Amino acid sequence: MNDVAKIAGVSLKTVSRVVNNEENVSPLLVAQVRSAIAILNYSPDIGASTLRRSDRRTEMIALLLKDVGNPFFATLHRAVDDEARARGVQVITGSLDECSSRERELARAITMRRADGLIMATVSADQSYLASELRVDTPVVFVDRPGHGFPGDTVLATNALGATEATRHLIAHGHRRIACLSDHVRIPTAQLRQDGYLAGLREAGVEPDERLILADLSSQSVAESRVLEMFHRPDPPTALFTTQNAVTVGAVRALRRLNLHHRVAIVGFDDFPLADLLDPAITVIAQDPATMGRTAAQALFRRIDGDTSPPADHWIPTTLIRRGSGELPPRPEPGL
Amino acid sequence: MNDVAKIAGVSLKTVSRVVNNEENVSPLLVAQVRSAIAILNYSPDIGASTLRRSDRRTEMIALLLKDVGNPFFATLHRAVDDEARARGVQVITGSLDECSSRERELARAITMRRADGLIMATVSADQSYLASELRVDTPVVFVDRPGHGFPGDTVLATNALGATEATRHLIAHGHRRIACLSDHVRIPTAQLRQDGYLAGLREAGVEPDERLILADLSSQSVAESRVLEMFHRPDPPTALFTTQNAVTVGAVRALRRLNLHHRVAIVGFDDFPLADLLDPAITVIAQDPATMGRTAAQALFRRIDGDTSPPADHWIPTTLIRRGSGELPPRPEPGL
DNA sequence: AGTATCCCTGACAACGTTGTCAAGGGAGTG
DNA sequence: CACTCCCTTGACAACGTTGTCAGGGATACT
Repeated sequence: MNDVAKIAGVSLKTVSRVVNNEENVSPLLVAQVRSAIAILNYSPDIGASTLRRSDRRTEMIALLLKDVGNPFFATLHRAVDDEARARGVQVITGSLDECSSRERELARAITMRRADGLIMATVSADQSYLASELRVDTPVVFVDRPGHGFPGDTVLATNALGATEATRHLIAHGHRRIACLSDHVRIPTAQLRQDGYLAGLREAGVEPDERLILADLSSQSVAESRVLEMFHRPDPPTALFTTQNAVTVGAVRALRRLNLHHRVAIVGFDDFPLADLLDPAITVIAQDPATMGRTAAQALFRRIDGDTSPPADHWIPTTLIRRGSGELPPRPEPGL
Repeated sequence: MNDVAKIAGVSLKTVSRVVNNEENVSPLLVAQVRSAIAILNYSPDIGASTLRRSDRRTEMIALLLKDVGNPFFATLHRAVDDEARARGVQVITGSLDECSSRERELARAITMRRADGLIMATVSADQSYLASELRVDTPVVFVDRPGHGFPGDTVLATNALGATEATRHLIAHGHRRIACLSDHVRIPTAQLRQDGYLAGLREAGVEPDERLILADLSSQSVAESRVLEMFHRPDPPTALFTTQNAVTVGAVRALRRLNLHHRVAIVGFDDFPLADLLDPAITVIAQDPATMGRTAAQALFRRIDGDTSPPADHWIPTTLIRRGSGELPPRPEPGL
């Protein structure tokens, strides 16, 4: 910028004015500065600018998710990206897996980078550390999973309601022995969906059966093998409710291997590509990750713009999509 | 940092030394400074640090992709993320769609942020603008798609070879009328895969038929409808080679609607989740996006660390995965 | 004509940090 | 004891930018 000023024959400050499109600079000088900028290939340094500016905006926000490679979160990320681009803001991403130390570690990194705001899908049980870790006035929006111990807007799918709807749907098709297959129940979404399932059973006066409730299905393959086991025990379920994508696919694989995929009903939480091309096509409670991402980003930017109203909860509705697998009637078990 | 120095009763510089874990600071002062840091919840400002440091590292790299929400690129992103985290580097992402103005726009934004390096899947035909846009010595790695007019390491799948292998595979199963279905051929990967297909035909002495080569299938639904059309014309193909994920799925949908999915063979370029659960399961030329991302990140960090050897090309091999759809024999067309 | 007002411009300090350099003090050497 | 060397510490400038303020010239008003 110094060089630009020299070449253009003006002061540093005037270059700054031109770069920032301030008013009240004579057109002549603007032209001189612009041509000097072109000659030197000058590019302003946002970092230095941020340092000196009074609002201290970095024009960066952070997005911390379980895994940026996971389709659900990748779609959510894309929606955040679009909102950010519209404002000329860059997005820093980070994958937490299910590792709470990484959550803290990345929160620290974000703080050191002075991001303007943070959108996160929490992994650890408590976010009160943010109070000391984060700069004051850095807004936080929790997405997909709620935050605890730190205030922030929250964007959640209607997890419990959706799960209840799935259960109700299976009950309406005559099922009574409905299994519930979850990931680790310390993950809030998994817990809520299991709660919704129990509420659905209760509503219909069906007594839950502990043996039909499997948790800690942390991957497709674990889900597959545990479902296989379940069907080798007496009195297996006539329908499955799976609380997550990977679990759904694992269960579908198991049913195929048992050749039960046309005899045992299944409803999965969260839609996935090609669910409609399977045989039978898979009935799901679809979430709307794009809307979740968009809503979270919009909420964050409102806060960044100075909105100080109390933290709000945004509920993004889920949708039951009937495709076949969830409409299979219960059938007497033919034995294996 | 000033406040920390005051509370600890030491100079600014000593605080800086403690924060950066420099040697030759007395343990006593280290303890005082650390406690002052704890009291004040002090967090160093990377931006200011970057500004003053002699190496000017921001510890940020940029990753520009077609779409961070697309499963292929999301997986690639995740691999880059992992490599970056291992070095304590943050990743800034951006989605380009197929819009070349956005490519330039984001390249500018990256420059203003002084990222240490750039990994990009190009969208426009020419990257010579980077010479003036980018800071000198900012390394660039091209991934999935080659760069033109600007030097940089390149990480590409064996697009042509993979496509030839797919074509060869179909020919080995008796097919002669093999259609090639592509996205826009101005996308380098699409063009290369089409070239590979033509090479495969040539190898076997099969004359290409213009009517069997469809391009500009820019989405699943476009692909689906164009395939439907193709099968309503005389002398349709007995096998399909699709050069991209979305096109593959669109073609599968079309074959289903025509009830030809067990009569017409199909091999797709790029694997996708659940390809093995469809009926028939889909034979693909699998790419390895995780390896591509890892390789690109490693190459970038080597450059950032000062490697100045000439730009290298990294070829990430593709793999033919036989699942059924690619092994169907040609059948006489029963008429529609 | 005198004065108030506005527009334009530049000098200077400051943002939070680190590189450079010099100085003080203790230990080791001849 | 004098000397050198190394360890420890701090003063100061600088990184690239913008906020603040003041000054000069032109215009508009009394």
